[in-house]
Amino acid sequence: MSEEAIKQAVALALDAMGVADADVRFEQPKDPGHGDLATNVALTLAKTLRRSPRDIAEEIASRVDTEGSGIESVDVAGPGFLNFKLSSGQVASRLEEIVGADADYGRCDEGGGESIVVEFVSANPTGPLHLGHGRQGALGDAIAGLLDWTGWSVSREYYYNDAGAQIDRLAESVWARYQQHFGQDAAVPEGGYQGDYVGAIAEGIAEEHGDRFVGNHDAAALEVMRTTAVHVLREEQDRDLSDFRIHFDVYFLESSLYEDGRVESTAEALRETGKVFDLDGAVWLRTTAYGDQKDRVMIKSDGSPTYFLPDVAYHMDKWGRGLHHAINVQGSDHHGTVARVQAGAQALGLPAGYPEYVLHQMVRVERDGKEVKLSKRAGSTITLRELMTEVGVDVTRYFFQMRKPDGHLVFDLGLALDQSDKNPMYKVQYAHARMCSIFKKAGRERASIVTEGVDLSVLTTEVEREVIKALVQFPELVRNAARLRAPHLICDYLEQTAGAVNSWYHAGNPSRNPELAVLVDDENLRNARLALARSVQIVLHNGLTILGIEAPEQMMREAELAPAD
RNA sequence: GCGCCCGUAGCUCAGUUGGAUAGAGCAACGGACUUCUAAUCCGUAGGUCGCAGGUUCGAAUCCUGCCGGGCGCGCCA
Repeated sequence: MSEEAIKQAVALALDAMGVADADVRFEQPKDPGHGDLATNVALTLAKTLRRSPRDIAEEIASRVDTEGSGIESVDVAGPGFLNFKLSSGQVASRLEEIVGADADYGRCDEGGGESIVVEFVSANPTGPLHLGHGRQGALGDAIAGLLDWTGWSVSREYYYNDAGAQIDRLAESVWARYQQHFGQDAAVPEGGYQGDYVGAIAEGIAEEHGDRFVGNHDAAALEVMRTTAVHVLREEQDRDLSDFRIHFDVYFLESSLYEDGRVESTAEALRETGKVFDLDGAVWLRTTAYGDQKDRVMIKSDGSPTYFLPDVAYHMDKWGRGLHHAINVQGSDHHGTVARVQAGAQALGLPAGYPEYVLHQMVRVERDGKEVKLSKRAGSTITLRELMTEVGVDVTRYFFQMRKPDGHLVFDLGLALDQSDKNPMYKVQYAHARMCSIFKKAGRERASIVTEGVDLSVLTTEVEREVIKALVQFPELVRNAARLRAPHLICDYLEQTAGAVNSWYHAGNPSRNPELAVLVDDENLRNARLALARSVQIVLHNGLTILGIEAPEQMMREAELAPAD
């Protein structure tokens, strides 16, 4: 509202200068010395007005009415920027919105309640979840959180590739280990699964069924291997995800698309588009007609479909369920699939660009600058379970979220294990807990801290202004992060804000500067600072909530956890 | 060879879609701290934004071409 006043005042000034249609854009300067709000109109108008930018800026400044608009000063700076400084009362009054909105501060209704589905993790049930799934889980869940906060009706979905060649290989792998268990000579096939968990599944089958499948390689035997393995691994994955605090609304089974004939009907529908052709005994879709680099095989020469066909069927199903906005989070090693799935959907009449993809790159865990691979169980990379057991769920989630999806992620185990302020996740949680401890010290329930009847204009120190300015940026930041599908912007913001908050908090250390402490004797000043602390607590809490990370009221030192095997 | 992504401080990374002196966090260096609102605080230093052109008042950001790295490239998923 105070900003509105400035914008209006500038508009009026420009009107008087005969350039009412100018595109005036404001921004919050990074440098506090540049005031609270700045605009570069004078620079953009220089050409059309044929006057020097500074000259134009001076005229605007002189025409802006500062009376009663809450503007403390207007300055012309640099090549012709106009910098506005608001009165401290105007700045502090923004706290009223924050305290008023409380747990909803930062929400908006940009999505208008429309449905959107975020599909992520979608691991094949062929082994334990590893690091990449962890990153994808944390990322997808945070994107879903952002969409929820910006007014979308979000559902989280998991697509189980429980059909097809990789599951057959799993069954063969279990079968081989089962034979080995009974002393038979059998080897896990080429491209099979080697991890210890395969042997464990085989032993489970041996316990339940005895030796009745020894030397027996018929369909029924393999079916037992297959269903048992899928069942066991799905349960394990579900447990891992649940402990990682990720919950899905819909689990979609690829096998269901075969069972109800939709893979075939999708193939039929694609044929009818005339974009299908036969070559070398296989059936192809002319995906190049929709911007793909190459045409793709949809039915192999042996008559079985490639994964691509059920994938298209699956997205037709999504659309049919009324989910006209869909985001798929995937590893960037799958980026080749993007164009072809979109092409298939488009061929069947869906809009170009459906579904939307967020691709993320791989994760590398390092300790002291060296790569760590500590999983025996999975046979190769570290599992999600191992990582979250070692450093905790909150840290794991945060570290996966704090980098933009593109580009590799280096997970620094040393930093993750550090429970001091150096660890960015703890830094944010500490700042939150410190605010809560002030409330406790003051003997105040959170809800009793209000802005009504408090003169907030007493919040005049530079640090206080900085903190307030950081806080009021939160809603716009959330909107932006949601649009860009970029949770890391939230992390970045929380760290910056926590930094400002910690400075404020430490500056008011009673042993050093008792007059800067929150709990001063002056009642109004104390209430104003409590309102600020409360606002900080709300923003940090809400930011962490979007990311699916806890906002503790009190920090506890966790006991040393035994490292995972 | 073609396509997508990445290249910013010693390390890990931001940079709000073209703005002012390019920012954080680790690490480094220098101080403060018998103490509580504390599993510290304040400060310093550190940069040809991969390279070269171009666009314009203005480029880390947009365009073109190179260099380097990751991933993917007709019947694996």
